[in-house]
Amino acid sequence: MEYIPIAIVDDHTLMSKALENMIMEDAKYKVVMNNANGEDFIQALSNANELPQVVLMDINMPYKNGIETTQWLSERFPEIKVIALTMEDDEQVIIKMLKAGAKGYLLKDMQPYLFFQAIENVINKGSFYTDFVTQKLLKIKIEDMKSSSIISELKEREKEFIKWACSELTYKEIADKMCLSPKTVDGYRDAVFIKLEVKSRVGLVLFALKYGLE
Amino acid sequence: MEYIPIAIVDDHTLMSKALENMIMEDAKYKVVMNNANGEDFIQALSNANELPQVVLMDINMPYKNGIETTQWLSERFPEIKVIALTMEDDEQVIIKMLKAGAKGYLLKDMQPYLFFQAIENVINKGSFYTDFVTQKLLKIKIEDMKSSSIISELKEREKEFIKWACSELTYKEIADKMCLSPKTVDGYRDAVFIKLEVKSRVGLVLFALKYGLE
DNA sequence: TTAAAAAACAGGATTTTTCCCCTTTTAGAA
DNA sequence: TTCTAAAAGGGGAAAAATCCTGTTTTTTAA
Repeated sequence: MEYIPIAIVDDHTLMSKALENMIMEDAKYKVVMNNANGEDFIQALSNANELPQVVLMDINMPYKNGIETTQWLSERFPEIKVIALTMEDDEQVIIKMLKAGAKGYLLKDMQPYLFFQAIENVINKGSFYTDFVTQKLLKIKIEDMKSSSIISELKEREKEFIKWACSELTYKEIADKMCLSPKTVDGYRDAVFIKLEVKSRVGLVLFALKYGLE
Repeated sequence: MEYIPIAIVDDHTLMSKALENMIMEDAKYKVVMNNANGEDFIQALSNANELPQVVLMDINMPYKNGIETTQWLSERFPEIKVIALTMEDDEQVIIKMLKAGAKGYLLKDMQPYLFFQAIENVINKGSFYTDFVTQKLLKIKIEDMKSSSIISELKEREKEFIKWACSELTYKEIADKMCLSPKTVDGYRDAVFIKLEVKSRVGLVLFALKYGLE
């Protein structure tokens, strides 16, 4: 193969066009596909006469986001390597993207030389992880482990109760909404208070909003 | 002048380099400066032998962000037009940026042809506002006007009470913290409930967190 | 089928919150 | 100085929340 075929999936049209131009400057690479979202990309892939070897995938996109698209791609075209290329530096998002099958995770503020290095590494070694990603993953381990373990031990019905608790409804009204006796709701509250280590409904709401449980 | 000198200020190095390449393809434009943050840009500007006519300014940057940098630039070099080029679509941020003196506001997902049109408009007509920005500003007028007027009628002591209410402290404990009688705190609560149009402390906390009062 | 676990429910007491309507004190303007 | 508005404080009661200690029902697994 005389060049490496690359696909770009990014709804930031201006950026993706500019990126395509930059890549095309090096004859070693060729942008064979450039789509604005996962939906378009998947559609275009079935009609493509040349499959990309590497896909540069944004995460926040309309119709089909980067995580879903990567998941789809990993199942059907495992030989195509996905590199996440995004501004998203949220730990949870990074994890989801890597779980979906991304072989690399690049932030858009990186140096261009590192960018080409990433493409080479993904092709030759199978993956490319920057120190940044490593740091982030480490951070999750030491910082968010507690809260995520707390959240994971919540039962479905308890999570539902938490959502209702993040409102101006009284417990009696919440019981109605959940089709339960007020006393059962009392029980949920007691259990959730203990699990989340809070002392009042306000503490519960504060926790829920901090960790997106609302 | 045989070309339009342009400056790029963006910490997303990969993107800004790619953007620079794209702009350079048209001999009508020339990227004379490319800096990763406001601090660097201001520094470089004082040593520059050619001033840019248009500055493409990102907002979220380390050291000196786009809003501060635009403010600085508007005061000292009012002839240099700033176009915000960012992913930030938060209403408040748009307002701040326009207040700081930006003549245009572009999102990075725009079409390239519109991008060049924006540069031309800013130079020839002085400004360029997309429908998007207009929509957003309109939205603020009709949606956020209420909440901001609500917030503005809160007294200092009431705002302080709200901060304390966003905790697991009881009102008695809050009274201690604020060096007031519990009954006075009762009064603050009643007043705040009416102003914020909430029915319970949970509603108060929800409002405070939504509008950053906590 | 049966024992164990989880979910639902309950009585009752205390504390906290919420909601009235009211008085005193303080600060600032006329 | 005096009037007035704002801030601070209060009594009392109803509603809601919290915290116990239980029981009954349903699910699950052996």
